[in-house]
Amino acid sequence: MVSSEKIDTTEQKILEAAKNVFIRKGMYGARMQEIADEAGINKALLHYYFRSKNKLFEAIFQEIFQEFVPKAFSILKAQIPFEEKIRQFVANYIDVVAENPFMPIFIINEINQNPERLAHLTNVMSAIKVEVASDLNRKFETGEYRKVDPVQLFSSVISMTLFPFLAKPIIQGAFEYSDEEFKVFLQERKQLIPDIILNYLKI
Amino acid sequence: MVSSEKIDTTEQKILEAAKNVFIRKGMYGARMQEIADEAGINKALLHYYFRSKNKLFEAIFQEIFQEFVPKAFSILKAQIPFEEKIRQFVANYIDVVAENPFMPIFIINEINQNPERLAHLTNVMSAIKVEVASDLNRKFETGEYRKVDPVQLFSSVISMTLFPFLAKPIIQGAFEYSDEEFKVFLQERKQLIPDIILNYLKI
DNA sequence: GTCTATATTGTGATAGAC
DNA sequence: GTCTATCACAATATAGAC
Repeated sequence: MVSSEKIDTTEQKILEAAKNVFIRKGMYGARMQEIADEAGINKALLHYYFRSKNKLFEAIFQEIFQEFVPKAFSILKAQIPFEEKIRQFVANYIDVVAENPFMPIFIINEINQNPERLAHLTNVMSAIKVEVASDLNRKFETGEYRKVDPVQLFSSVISMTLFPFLAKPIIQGAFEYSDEEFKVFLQERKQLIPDIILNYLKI
Repeated sequence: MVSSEKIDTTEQKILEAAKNVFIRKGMYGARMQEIADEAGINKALLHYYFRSKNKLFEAIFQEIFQEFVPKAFSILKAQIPFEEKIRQFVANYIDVVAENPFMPIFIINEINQNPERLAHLTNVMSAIKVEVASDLNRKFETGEYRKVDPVQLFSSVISMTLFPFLAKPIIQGAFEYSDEEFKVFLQERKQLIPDIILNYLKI
């Protein structure tokens, strides 16, 4: 219990509340009043700690990137067999996002509206590209895998993993899945996505 | 030139402008002033033709669904071999969305914010599920394909096809793709996605 | 630091002349 | 039908007491 030391300082309460509201509603949809309510304070205090809504938002966005992105991508750097890496990455990614289901649409929206925010991400991503590329190249040289563009492959894995979260209401609505059935649907993908990808790579 | 008859009526100009602005900014982010500017008129006229912002938005949303969704999904009903169907679907979908790149994120956002809007979509989607399911079942019974959940499969195809549009700035930023390189990236997926999927299905 | 009260600005919507 | 001017309200931001 050492980790959550002093999470009850006002600034922390604001950051926590703002994170929830911004992720649910986005920069445009979020209201300072709602953030204040969720933090159990009033609007004036928000401006006392962070000069403006925009400043608060940028602080949140930074925090999310430093916390969420590494958590989702860390496994790719592990020293384990490539197939295991893919399986663990997908399974871990699904679990992490399942706990933060609004995160993907939030990140995609805010980056689409303001691509400069990407600055935080490029280093992480290009490191991943190098990592995946070298893994794939090793396997190609031993004749195990076919030659494949690492970016195309990585994009395909991410697509299949993340998209169902973005389209959750569409999938649930269109195929009449209950919340429980949708959870099962997600869990099944931990097996299916690596199967699809590895099946394509081999030979 | 018969098709574009009377596209210059004020109502048409409003609808066109509103479509552009709403798709770019979403219901929350869009401003009536911006729509008026883009239509070359003033705000008052917007309210004359459509009582409120919300009414205008719903009109746009309907129009988009009746135009865009069928255009993207029509091929799945064609009487052609399943493999050809997948290839054409992906290629067609990529082309259609490439011409309307903000459409997916718009639809996903608005449905996430108001799932009732899905009403327009469920019929189309469940028809597709039946179609894909019967195709897959035929192939399974002849021993050509493995047994597979049609929803999982369909979701995977859609994911790999649509997600790159949603993540365009991320992909471009992370992998330093120019606009031209990103176009090539998308075109390559017309081949890759069906290859991945069909490779998994066979045996 | 935290509050209440108020200023300021932005935005959807309406009134009324033409 | 189209415009200018204005209203009404919501939301961000600030002033000032405690």
